[in-house]
Amino acid sequence: MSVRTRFAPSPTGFMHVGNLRTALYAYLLAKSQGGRFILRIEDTDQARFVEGAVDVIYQTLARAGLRHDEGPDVGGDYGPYVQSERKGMYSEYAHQLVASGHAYYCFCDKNTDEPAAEDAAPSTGYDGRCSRLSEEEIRRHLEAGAPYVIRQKIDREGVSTYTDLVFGEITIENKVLDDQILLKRDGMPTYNFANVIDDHLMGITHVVRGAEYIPSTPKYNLLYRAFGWEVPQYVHLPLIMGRGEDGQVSKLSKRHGSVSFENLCAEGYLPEAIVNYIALLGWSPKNDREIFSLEELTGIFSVSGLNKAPAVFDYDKLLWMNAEYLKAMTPEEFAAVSLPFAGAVGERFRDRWPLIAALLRQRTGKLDEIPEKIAFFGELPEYGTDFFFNKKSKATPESGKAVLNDLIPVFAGSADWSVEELNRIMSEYAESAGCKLGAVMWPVRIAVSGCMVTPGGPGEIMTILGREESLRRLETARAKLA
RNA sequence: GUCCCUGUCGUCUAGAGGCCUAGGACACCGGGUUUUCAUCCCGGCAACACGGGUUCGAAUCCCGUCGGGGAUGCCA
Repeated sequence: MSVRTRFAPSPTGFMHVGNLRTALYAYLLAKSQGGRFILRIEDTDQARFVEGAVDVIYQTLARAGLRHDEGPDVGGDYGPYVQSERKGMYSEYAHQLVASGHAYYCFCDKNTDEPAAEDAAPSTGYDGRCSRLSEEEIRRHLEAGAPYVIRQKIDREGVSTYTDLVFGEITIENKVLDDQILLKRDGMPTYNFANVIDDHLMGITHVVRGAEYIPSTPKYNLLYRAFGWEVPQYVHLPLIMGRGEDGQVSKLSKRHGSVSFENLCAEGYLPEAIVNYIALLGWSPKNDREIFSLEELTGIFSVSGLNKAPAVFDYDKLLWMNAEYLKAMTPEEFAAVSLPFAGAVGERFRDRWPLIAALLRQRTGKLDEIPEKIAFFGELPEYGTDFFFNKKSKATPESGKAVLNDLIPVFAGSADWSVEELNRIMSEYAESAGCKLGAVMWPVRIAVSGCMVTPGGPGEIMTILGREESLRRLETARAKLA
């Protein structure tokens, strides 16, 4: 049978990287076996409905390159692919379970099973009182139109064991399984129920999801068996952890800040780099290679490379990987991808952007670093004469003054304003003056940029700035040193 | 509290009884190249949580302890 996996996010408005990684592995598992990858929207929690959230899911998947074969937007033979549109089905199946004795009506108030006090021993779940209601009582409640939920009836004797493809055999004592709610008061199914129904109906062969579901999986298995359905294969994924401000690690979530795919992209991390990075968070190709395209990952993915222990999300490594992707781009690609991050200066130097981009490509970790690096092109920053000191180049304000006095007329008289020519002028001067090239370039750099650190050298900067602006800045510096 | 999972450098990991005086990558620290910074080279620091077994031999198997995480929702 061919593999079918699904990604079943809730439309909450953003795509957390942990979720994206789950989607990635589900995609990889299916695609590495020539199977199909399905997108299903789990919007059973109406209170959490967020406008436009489904589009965020489509966009994220598209940008990450995870093309789904079936889903609300692309169709398929197992639709509808949005749970709220399947509402009626769940109710039918739930009542079927009531009829077969695997579930029961519960008329309890929402609060009856909550612990009396916060510091009391945590509740061990619903006490099952409604499962003991007589037929007569049930009928009376129903006829009176009393609101109800449907709960799964669980026999708490013995243990349940199942096999997970990454964690191996898992055994849970049935006494910790509680009579979970299948159908909510509003008629919507809970995640726990809708998941089982849909995974079965959609022919999902491998359920790929976070490890937080490990303890509740026996309850799902009971449901499959109650219906006489085949239990799917399970692939539980180790959780991604984040380090909070207190230094403690915990499940990576909103609490730890902006670790959504969208935010990362907005900071200037490339989608390909993010995908590559998260693929390696909890999975290993079992060799030393680290850079993989999605297609390459598809070719080598195997569940045997999945790790069991939680992994900590590391921005440093992501940043490094992003820089690797940036450096691997062609100058044209980099120019295109960097311009949107360049702000006002980028707009102003649009015609010369390829020149600036060329200087930036080898020294950018993430794209949002760019505005700061190029601000001096737009406006000469304030700087003091102490900037002309540089030990390594043997430069001082005095030497700088001499260099500028000698060089400004030469620059001004040059008909050619190319990088090659400007650099030739400086080299020639250094040679004739018998000093280090750095001693010449340092003051020129300071003069034209007002910065000690710049992308590119003075020749490149002057070319980008143009003759007029360059000479104006050189004069400004000369006046400063006079 | 109870239950489940997990435990190799700070972080991501390789390692599936001898190939391990434990390999790679990020970060960090040195050095070199370079017109600044960076890139790029070269080098360094740094781990098998602990205690018992099993075995000729354990990072690898078993048990316990401790640590970490998760579950315990009419959220998913």
